[in-house]
Amino acid sequence: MAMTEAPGGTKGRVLDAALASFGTAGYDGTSLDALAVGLGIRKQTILYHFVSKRGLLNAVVDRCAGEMVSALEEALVEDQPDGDRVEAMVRAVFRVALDQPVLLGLLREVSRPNSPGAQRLRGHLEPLLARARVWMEAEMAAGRMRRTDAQLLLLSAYSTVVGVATEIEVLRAAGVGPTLRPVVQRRRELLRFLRASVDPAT
Amino acid sequence: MAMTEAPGGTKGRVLDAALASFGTAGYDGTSLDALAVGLGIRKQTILYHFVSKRGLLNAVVDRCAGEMVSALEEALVEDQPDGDRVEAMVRAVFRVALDQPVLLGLLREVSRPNSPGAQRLRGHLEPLLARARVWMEAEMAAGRMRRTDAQLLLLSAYSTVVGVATEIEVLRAAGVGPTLRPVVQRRRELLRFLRASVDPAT
DNA sequence: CAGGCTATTTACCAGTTGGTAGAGAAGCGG
DNA sequence: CCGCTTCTCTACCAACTGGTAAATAGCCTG
Repeated sequence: MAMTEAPGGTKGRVLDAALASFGTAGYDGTSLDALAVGLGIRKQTILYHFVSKRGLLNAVVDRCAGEMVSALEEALVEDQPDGDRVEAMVRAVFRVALDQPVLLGLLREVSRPNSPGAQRLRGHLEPLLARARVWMEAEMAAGRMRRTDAQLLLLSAYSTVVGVATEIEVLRAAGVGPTLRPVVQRRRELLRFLRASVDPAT
Repeated sequence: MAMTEAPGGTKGRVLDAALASFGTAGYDGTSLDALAVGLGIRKQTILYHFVSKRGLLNAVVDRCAGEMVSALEEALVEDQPDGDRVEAMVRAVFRVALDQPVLLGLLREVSRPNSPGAQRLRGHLEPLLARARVWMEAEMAAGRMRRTDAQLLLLSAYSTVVGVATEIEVLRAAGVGPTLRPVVQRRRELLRFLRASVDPAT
């Protein structure tokens, strides 16, 4: 009977490699053959576990979106009474970006409009966004947040955060070194931005 | 003798179509055959004008980078004595983003690390960046700008601006409507951000 | 009209793509 | 030992990939 697959099993290894390849080379730039060779297996083994290339992408997106969402939810649950939830979320995203930068690569790849998997990603993130929207509107009503279009601000924050986090990869590629300093500085400035966007005093 | 090719000629039409395809489907997601069919010509005609697919990408990048750079330089030349140059540049980028959104798509595609054409794009933008860096350091020395790593801030601003501009496409895809309002609002918030990043008082 | 140049075509190709069909192999309960 | 399931393999394939070679048509100049 189905033995639920050890995490280090073939299926898991394929998922890891696919994540890395999709994130760096893109979906079209990834070939099942190359993936298989890199893993020392045959392409047909991949197609056995995931029915098609598209299925593989879906599985990768599902796993990553799951990790992302639970990381965010975890950051939200430790609700410091009024401690900046925004900051907690940003920190969570940056932690993910540092721990597994490939994930950000996939996020970038998959968040391109009309990209395969974009819709699926949205499906995963939608409930989270809805919750955030509700929360923000409450904050606005309570005067703790500047009145503005909630959905627009969220999208804006999302794209900024992802952009910033993605940039880590760019920096690394540009040889700016894997130092932590720029990242921290960047995060500080981003938080400043988000606060400014949100501050009712402004 | 070389008649310098009318702008509406085959070569130009190929460039337009290639820009659109590279920007939306990506480099790997674009096939010369499909491109040719879309134009009602044969693939080999494309390969006649641009030696290879890579050559086509280079040509597209060259043209777009040229447009981008001259748009930015134009924005810089009208130097209102102390009128915010930053604002002028942001406005220029947004104008481009609105006039020809496909261009932003390409920029996004090509600014992925390890992407073909990334290096070429950097080559085009480098001198502009160098000038900006020098200017910023002068501003900092004069106390008109908060002291910070100029290169880092520039990269940050670049990725943010592009991210925001790209988002226009995302919004359009999400069906948020082609209204101008969100874009304007977005630009306003972006400017606020950049000012906050730069303000020496903070 | 001949000759050369540019532009576009037809014909073709080798390599790669994602995907199908089916054969072993390994483990396990009866 | 048998049959069942899960997994991985070998063997293929049709479609498409970017690219080469060569033929053809139009146009200008001499």
